Amino acid sequence: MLALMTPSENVARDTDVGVRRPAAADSALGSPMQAGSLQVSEAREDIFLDGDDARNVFEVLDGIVCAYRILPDGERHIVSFYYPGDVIGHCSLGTYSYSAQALTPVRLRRVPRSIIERSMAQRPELAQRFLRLAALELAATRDHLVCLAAKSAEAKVAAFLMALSRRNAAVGEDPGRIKLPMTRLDIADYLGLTIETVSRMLSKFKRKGFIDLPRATLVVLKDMRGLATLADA
Amino acid sequence: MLALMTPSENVARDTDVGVRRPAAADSALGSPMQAGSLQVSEAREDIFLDGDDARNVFEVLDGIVCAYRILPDGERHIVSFYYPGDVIGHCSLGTYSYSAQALTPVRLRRVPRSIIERSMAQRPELAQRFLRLAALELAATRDHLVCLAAKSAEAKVAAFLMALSRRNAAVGEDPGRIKLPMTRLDIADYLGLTIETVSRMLSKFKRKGFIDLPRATLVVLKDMRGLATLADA
DNA sequence: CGAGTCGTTGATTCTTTTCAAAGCCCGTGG
DNA sequence: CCACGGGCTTTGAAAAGAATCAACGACTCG
Repeated sequence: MLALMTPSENVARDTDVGVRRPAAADSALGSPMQAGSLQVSEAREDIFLDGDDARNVFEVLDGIVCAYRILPDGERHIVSFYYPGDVIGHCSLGTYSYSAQALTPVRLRRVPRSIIERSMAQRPELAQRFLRLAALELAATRDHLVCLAAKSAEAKVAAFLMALSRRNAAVGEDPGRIKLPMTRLDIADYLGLTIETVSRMLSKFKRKGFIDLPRATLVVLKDMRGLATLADA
Repeated sequence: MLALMTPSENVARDTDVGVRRPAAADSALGSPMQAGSLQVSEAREDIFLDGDDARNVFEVLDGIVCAYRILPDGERHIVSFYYPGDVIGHCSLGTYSYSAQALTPVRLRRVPRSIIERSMAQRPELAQRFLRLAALELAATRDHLVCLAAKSAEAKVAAFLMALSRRNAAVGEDPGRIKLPMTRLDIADYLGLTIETVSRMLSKFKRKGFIDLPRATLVVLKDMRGLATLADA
């Protein structure tokens, strides 16, 4: 899950939870997750809906997924983005409290919660692992929350880019070259802004020399230090 | 922890996690938490700080605690409020990722994490319990996040009042009479607004007949339905 | 009773949204 | 191969919302 603030726990997460590795023999969750079946979804296809019985836990193998909620007034808000290696729905109660949708074509490992719960009852260390996963997700959600509550549009967009850059670094990709698999609307719904504002901020960053924008879906960071400063303000 | 949106899980939480009951014989976390020692803190006293080793878990017995973070630019943001029966720090990693402060004089049960982890290793059902607690806190945090991201100042303040009202109902207090143990600044820092805006919204609600404000620290709800509508918009 | 903190209210400024229109990219079909 | 169409993105101008700056009022604690 994408964390918008300091990378305090990202390193641990990389080694421990298992962000995608070149030839990963092991699932992010170890043996119980091996039991799962493969699910393939197309872009913009819903994986589950807010209110559904929380029957499965998913691990993203390929592609990108978002968790979102539709508010009473019809607005959509994206709560988080999930990348390969991330686990979705491990921390649900009886029903999912948000919907999940593929943003790109995705491959998922789907594991029934019943299996996970059974394994957990037998192996306490597994429960600890899930607890840690929950703590990480909670920390990331708090980061995002703080970012949304206290920051200007400029800082939000800068923080978003920096988060993606950090993520790239964590999985061994180029931290200076950010692919945006999501649309401006997705970004806006994630940051609590409008598409116009997101677009304007990106244009401003480009005008000021912080980034390059060869295509709408590709951001090249030219002054990471400068962007990081904006993100903090 | 205070949830700003639909009361989807609050009922379960009341019975399961154990919000304060008249003569509670049992701790919210059952026997392992019984091992803890009592801690008393004064108003505005910090209980732990962002970055401290996460050595203890706390259960609020009396009074109110907030979790907050100081942003790089010096701004404070309050992530959540904790009421009697709530548990703080159960979902930490190596160090706390936020600070906790008493808003009123508080009594806390303090339990070393080492003890909890030891119990958990022996009793899997305990781990499940903590996992559930984490899921509840995550859900509440997401609710708050969505509220912050997508709502107007008016809706945020209305949602805040409704959340407090629901909490009152859940613990058997009058849902129409809300005591505000926190200052306007606390509320503002929680909702991502300024104190002036919070004050103005409360004045507006009063002027329009939705609430009464006999004292700054007491809100009487006169039109809950109406407020709920505002909160959704 | 006085000082100081907290809360309210008003006027102004700034940011972001809203409304509107034009540009760009990409796939489709002629 | 090129023209066309549709969705996504960018940009501009106007309007709305919240923050800021400033002053006043109310309550609490010595």
